[in-house]
Amino acid sequence: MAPTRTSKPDKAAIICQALRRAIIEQALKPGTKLPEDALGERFGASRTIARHALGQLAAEGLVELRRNRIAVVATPSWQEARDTFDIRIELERLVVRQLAGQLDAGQIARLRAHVDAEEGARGGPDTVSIRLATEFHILLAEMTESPILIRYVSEISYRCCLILATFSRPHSSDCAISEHRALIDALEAGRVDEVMNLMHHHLEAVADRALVAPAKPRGRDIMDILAPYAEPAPVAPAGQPRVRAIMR
Amino acid sequence: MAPTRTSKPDKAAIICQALRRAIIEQALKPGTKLPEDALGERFGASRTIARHALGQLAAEGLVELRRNRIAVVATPSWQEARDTFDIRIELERLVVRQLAGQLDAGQIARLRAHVDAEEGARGGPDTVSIRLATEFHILLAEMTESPILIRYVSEISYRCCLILATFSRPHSSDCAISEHRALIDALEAGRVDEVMNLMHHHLEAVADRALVAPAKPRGRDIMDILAPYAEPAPVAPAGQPRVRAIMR
DNA sequence: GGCATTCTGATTGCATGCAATTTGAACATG
DNA sequence: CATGTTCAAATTGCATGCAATCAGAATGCC
Repeated sequence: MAPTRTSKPDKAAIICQALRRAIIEQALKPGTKLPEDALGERFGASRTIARHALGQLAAEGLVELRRNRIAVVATPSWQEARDTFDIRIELERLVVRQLAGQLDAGQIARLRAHVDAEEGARGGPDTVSIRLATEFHILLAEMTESPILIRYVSEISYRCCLILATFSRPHSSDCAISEHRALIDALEAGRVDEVMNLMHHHLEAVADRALVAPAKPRGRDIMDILAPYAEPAPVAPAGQPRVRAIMR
Repeated sequence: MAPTRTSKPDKAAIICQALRRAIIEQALKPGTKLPEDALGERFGASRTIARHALGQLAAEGLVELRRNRIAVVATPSWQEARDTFDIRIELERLVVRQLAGQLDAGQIARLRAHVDAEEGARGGPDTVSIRLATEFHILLAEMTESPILIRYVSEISYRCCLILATFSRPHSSDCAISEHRALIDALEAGRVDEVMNLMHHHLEAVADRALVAPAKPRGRDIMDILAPYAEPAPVAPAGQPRVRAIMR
């Protein structure tokens, strides 16, 4: 009778969820190896399942998968980071465009409650603040009830989490909280243009606060450091890195 | 020695590619069942591989996957279709923003050649025209050399193919060709604002030409027709379908 | 010491097998 | 005839096994 009892959720989905959280909370740092055996054993599942989960995570861009090689947590390049934020800005502008003036009292309350939770976590570790801030944005996306928007915003937000974890110095996410509050106010008031601009500048600010250009290219991988030297040897003054990051 | 010989590409990847093409060319229509056994056998692979491929395609939104049920080619709803195009517009505006004035002669030539190919296919079946037009946009995205942009634009473009296949009446994609040419010209001239606007209106036009609102809700699935009646019974005047599709 | 080579354990790619679930058709019932 | 029930075939969920490949330590050579 009661089909309310949703069939037990995929084992693979559980592993995905766990890995996602671990990655965005930086428990698993970029580059960390993720062997299928180990994962399966850890979650009481077989390699087949772990493999499937890794495939999904790879499709989300959270892990890198190369044939015959152990999967690793993705290590976004700095340029990818910038591009990712550019995309995120446009996606989230769409979100607030749809939501402005359309939220009922309950939804507004839920948003405010979430921001309060963010405030409550201010003392704690950075990774938790980052996760909560990210979840605020996902919460917004979910209110559009647009499956595609929800999927894309969630995915790219998680990716941004990974990016922040990778590149940001110990930063204060305090400002984010007040910016979130401003967003809610503008949403409630239904001022479309204002809320789109607020979102735009909020995300730009997050990116700028966190994404310090790596002067010394972030130790980790030797090949990355050597990459520029693999080029045939630039003729023009070496600095100009192929335009990108347009107007800003 | 010569590692040029790239290690043989995943069997799963091959199946993915094949299914993608079949779906976007409407050889596999929305709703078509995709049993793991049959797929595996058809491609000389085991069920495990077929399953993996289906998982990837599901992550791309081309197939729908429900637990313990046969996978089917995705059937986008009309609302999803609209949302998808909204997202696509913003993504592709980013693409041309990055490319305007940055393409070398060879790249411009390649683009023009592609449009010529589109023109050459004008007499043929709609599905081929649609595929070629889609590939033009993906070609553009690839020129950004931004992995994330490439992935997102490719994915959403394929989805739009599926959508067009689902909703469009027998339409003439002739106008698309001249619009593509205009895009190339503006890109070459490096007029950023103009090319962004061109892309915006081009995609809007594609959507409008193809996405006729389904007055009679497209026969197919009875449950879809009944869906609105499952709501607890609206208090406000029943028509207003939750805003969406803002300014247009 | 520096550098190429060999070899072995670790790890993935894939197929197969079994239990659980769904599908839908035959059958029973009012 | 419409509706509910039963049951077998079809199909998925998952684990396991084997061959192919990789990683990196040990080895040999200069």
